[in-house]
This record gives sequence, structure tokens and C-alpha cells, in this order.
Amino acid sequence: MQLKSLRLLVAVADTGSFGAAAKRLHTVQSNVTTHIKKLEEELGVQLIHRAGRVRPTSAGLALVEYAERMLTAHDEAVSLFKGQEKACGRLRIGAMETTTALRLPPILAAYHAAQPDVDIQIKTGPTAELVELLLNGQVDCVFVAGRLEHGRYHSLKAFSEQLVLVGSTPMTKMPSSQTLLTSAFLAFRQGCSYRQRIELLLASQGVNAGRIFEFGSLDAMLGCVAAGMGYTVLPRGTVDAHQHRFGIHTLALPTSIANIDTYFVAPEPETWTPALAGFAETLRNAVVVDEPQLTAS
Amino acid sequence: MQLKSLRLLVAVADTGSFGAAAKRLHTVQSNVTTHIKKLEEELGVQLIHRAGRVRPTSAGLALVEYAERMLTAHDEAVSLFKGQEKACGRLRIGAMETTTALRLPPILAAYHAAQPDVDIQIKTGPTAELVELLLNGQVDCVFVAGRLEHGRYHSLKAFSEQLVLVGSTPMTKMPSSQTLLTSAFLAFRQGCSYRQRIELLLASQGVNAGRIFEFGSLDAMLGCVAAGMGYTVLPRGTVDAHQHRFGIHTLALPTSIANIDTYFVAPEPETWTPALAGFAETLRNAVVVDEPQLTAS
DNA sequence: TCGCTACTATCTTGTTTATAGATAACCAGA
DNA sequence: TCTGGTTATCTATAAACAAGATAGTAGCGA
Repeated sequence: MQLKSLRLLVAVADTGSFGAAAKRLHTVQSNVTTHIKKLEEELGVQLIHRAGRVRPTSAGLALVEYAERMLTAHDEAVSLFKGQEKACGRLRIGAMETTTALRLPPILAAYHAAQPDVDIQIKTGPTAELVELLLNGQVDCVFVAGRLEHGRYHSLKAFSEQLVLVGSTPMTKMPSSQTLLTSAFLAFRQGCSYRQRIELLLASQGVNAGRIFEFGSLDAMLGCVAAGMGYTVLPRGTVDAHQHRFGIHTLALPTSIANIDTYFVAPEPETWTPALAGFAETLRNAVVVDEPQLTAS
Repeated sequence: MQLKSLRLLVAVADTGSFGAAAKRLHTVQSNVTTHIKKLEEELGVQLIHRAGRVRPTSAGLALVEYAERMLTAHDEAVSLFKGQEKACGRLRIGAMETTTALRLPPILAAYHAAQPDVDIQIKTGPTAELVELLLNGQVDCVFVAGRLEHGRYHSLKAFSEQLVLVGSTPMTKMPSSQTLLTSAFLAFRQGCSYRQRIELLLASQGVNAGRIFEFGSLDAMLGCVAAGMGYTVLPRGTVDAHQHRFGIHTLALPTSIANIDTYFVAPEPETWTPALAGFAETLRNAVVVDEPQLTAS
């Protein structure tokens, strides 16, 4: 059974004539006859009344219902890829908690304005988990800290973050090793790249292992820092955006530890749906505005 | 885009290998490659990651969803006609009020027991309307009074009815012309074949035009007869079944007027869905039990 | 009843497409 | 670097398809 035959069947049922159906689908009448006959042979049922008026039999009518379901699905699928201008379908984005909170909203807003027919799904998690999701095909693209070493992936430097030390009291210089050793550190759960920087920071200060509490959400973490529970390390932009809500203070970190880049990573562009291609386009524009120099690999 | 290609795509996504997909669908690996490649060219998108693990890209995954919708519809459609033993789908039956009330219930019960997956729809109406419905393809088969003169239809004598005169008082002989002239007659709406018999009866008694009230339902009609509103003409079996509920009395009519056959009429058997073929089978069995001599044309 | 018209079925031709098998290229792991 | 398993490419054969020409058929009106 071919979609072509079903389309002809529907056309015959619609127009009530083989010739008209042929004309509608830009072919000739003899082909319509052949296709319908083949369908009938395949199913062992007469689908069209030929004597007198040409009209579908009840078997034909029943098949037309299914044919319409199939053709609708087919046309939708095609428009997924060949939709002119307007993409549709679904876009699954994976991003870190901090990226989602600070960087994504304006980009998603711009994208939604450009492609209103795309359903957007955001999954948040630490970098390691996001990479796993991408490799498993559970998301279409991710925002992660650091370039993905894995080959055959498209990556684009999206944002540059500056990490700062966050505490509950004003700081003018790095807290002493002694203070750090006795303080708690608050971080996202295992796999978060910022957490690695915390460990790097502690090591640079000669502190081996601080106490680290794991958090799942940014708000909870900042709330606890404000309450004097300990320190954390976060991008400056993220902290700035929340500073008025929490009584928190920041201290710049050494450049080698502070600078961290967020990359947009997705499979090769040849595999992109128009929805994803449009998102990459939106992102590229947003990045260019922020920061003229960008790198693609 | 061919259903065959989509089935291969789904198989590749399932098995994670071109060769395994080929084996599952009884073809060779090179054909799988060709089909997938053709799909990819047609849509302008890479659907399968070939490097390393063979797995669908996110575009491929999106297409697989639509492919499954299409293939499900296809398989359902095929099972509509090729379903082994068990028919499915829908069966639309047109029947007269009296047939529906008296004759259909046991047949429908038997049919439903044999084909539980068929949705049954009954439309009731007078013979003329039913014929119209059948000719328009709005029902799959009908039970009507009298053979359908229209060619190219399959018809089968299903039931033989004997019409009786129904009144509110015991009758031993035909009421006088005077009584008939001043009485009302109750009948189904225009187009009902029983109504024609009423007019025939009146004519045979030398009464030109009695007053005729139209009713839409059997119960209402019998209730009004019992209340002494007038006479009606109905099949004996129908009256017998309702006699205990209403105070009504019957009188046999002359054979020429009394005998009326109910025919099962449907388009040619070649156009039958398994659902309809099964119904005809059930009906044939039921009729044979009732009355060994039957006629098919 | 006769012809006219509009329609579908069939046949034929050249072209396109599908299939299976053989072979080459490729990737990942040892 | 070799190897086992995998995909891509090529080829010959077979099948399917599209279009045109033609024949057959039903319905309609005179």
C-alpha cells in the first residue's frame, strides 16, 4: 500500500471522478485506475462503485478515513523539515541552572517570537548530566561549561562568565585558609562544573577538603549563603541578578579560576531540524550583540 | 516518502543497526541504506548517526514519531480488511422501527457475540428514507419492506410479517366502512411501507381517505391506539410483543394486504467489509433457523 | 432505439525504480 | 596495526511506473 495510491483514493472520493482526481494530482486517468485497482486487489475489497456515479463503497469510505489519518501525519512530518520560514515541532534544550536563570530567558523570548510554533522543553542539570543527555539523544542541544571534547559535535562559545566568591559578609580579600577550612561550601550536585572550580579554589589556597553541601536550586543555595551557612562560587551575572533579594557579598577570584565559558553544543548541523537551526540562529545573533568576538568549531 | 522506507527507519531506530533492520523486514542491508538515504535526501536532513553507534539523530527521532503514527494507521486499515477471523471497525445498519424493535435484537446479540470488535450503529426510519440512506452510502445495509428494485444491490428475504389491524376493542370482523371513515388511522411518517398498506386497506373497503396521524415511535402509536384514538396496521409479531403492555386487540387482514416481506439489502458482496460480511452471515444463519426456505438475489 | 457524450478499463511503450549480491570503505576495540 | 562487524557503493536483473492511444461502457436526450 502506497501513500500515493491513498492520496489518489481520497481524491477520487472527493471529486467523484477518476479523471478529475488525476488532474488534481497531476497525472493521467489510467494511472488512477491502476492505483485504485491495486489497492482493491491488495485488500480484496471493491473500494469504488464504478457503475453509474463513481463513489466510494462503504469499504472505500472506511479506508478513506484511515488514509486521511496517514496523509495528515505525512504532511505534518514533511512540514517539520520543509516548513517554509516557520519551523514547528519540539525543541529540547539542556542547560545548567545558572545559565537557565540568567542567560536563557532573553534568548528563549526572542526565539519564541521568531518561531511561535515550536514547543520548547528545558531540562536543567550539571554539565556532566547534560552531556550524557545529549549523547543519548534525550535533548537536542545543551549549554555546558567548557568545550565538549567529544568529536563530531558542533559547539559554539555562547557566554563568558566570571566566577566570584559569594559570602554573607563584605569581603576585601580572600578569606584565610583557616576560615576556608572551617567554612562550608555550597554547590550544585555532583557533576557541576562550578563545583570543580570550588575545589580548584580551595586547593589553590592550600585547603585540601572543605565541607561541601549539595543543592539542587540556585535560590535555595543563595538563601543559605545569605544566612551565613557558608560560601559558594557563582557567575558574577547570576549573583548580581539576585543580590537585591539576598544579603550577599562577592569577591573577585583570580582570573585563572574565575573565567569560565559556557558553550552551546549540538550534533552536526546536517542533523538539525529547522526548529534547532532556528534556535542556533537566534543564539548566534544574541551572542554577537553581547560580545562581537565569538568562536565556532 | 514511502511507507516501506519509514518502516525501515523505525526498524533501524529500534535495532540500532542497518543489517538487523534488513533482517527484520526480510530484505538486505544495501536496500536499507538506499531507503534511509533517499529519505534523508528528500527531507534535507540527516536522520541517522552513522559514526560509531548507529542511532537516530534528533531529526530522525522526530520523524520516527510521525512514522509510527502513519504505520499504526496503516496496520489498522489493513486489519480492517485482512483481520483474521475477528472483524473490526464500524457497521451502520438502517432498519424500520418495527424491525428494530422486534427482529433485530436477537440478531444483533448474536452478531456482537461473534464480532465484539465492531461498533454497531442503528438508524431507524421508514423504508423510503432507508433506501435513500443506502444509496447515499450513509449506511452499510438496510432492512426494508419489499425488494429493492434498484439493480446492483444484494438483497435477501429476511423476515415475513403478517400485518394485522390493531384497535382498542375486540374485533371479530372488519369494521364497517362507516366506522373506518370516521376513525383515525395512526401510522409512521411518510415513506413507511406499512402506511401504504393502510391506504390499500381503506381503498379495499371503499373508503377514500381516512384521517391519518403520523407517529415517530412505536410505543407512542400503540399507546394512542389503546386509548381509543383510532386504528393502526402493524406486523402481528410486533403487536404480540407489546400486547401485555397495552389494552389492544387485533384482527387478521386479507392475505393480499397482510403479507409483507422484510428484505436485507446491501451493496454487492465484493464491496463488503469483513464486518458487514460477518453480519450477513449471522443474519443468514438466523433466517435459516426461523424459516428454511429463503430467497437470495 | 439510436447516437452522442463522458467516463473508466486495457494495452503498449519507454523510463524509472527496486532488489539482491558482490565488493569496497569504514570504525572501534584488541 | 590488525580484525570483526558494520555501512556505502556498484551492478545486473527484474519489477513497477507513467503517459498516451484505444477500446469498452453507462447514461442521456432525441
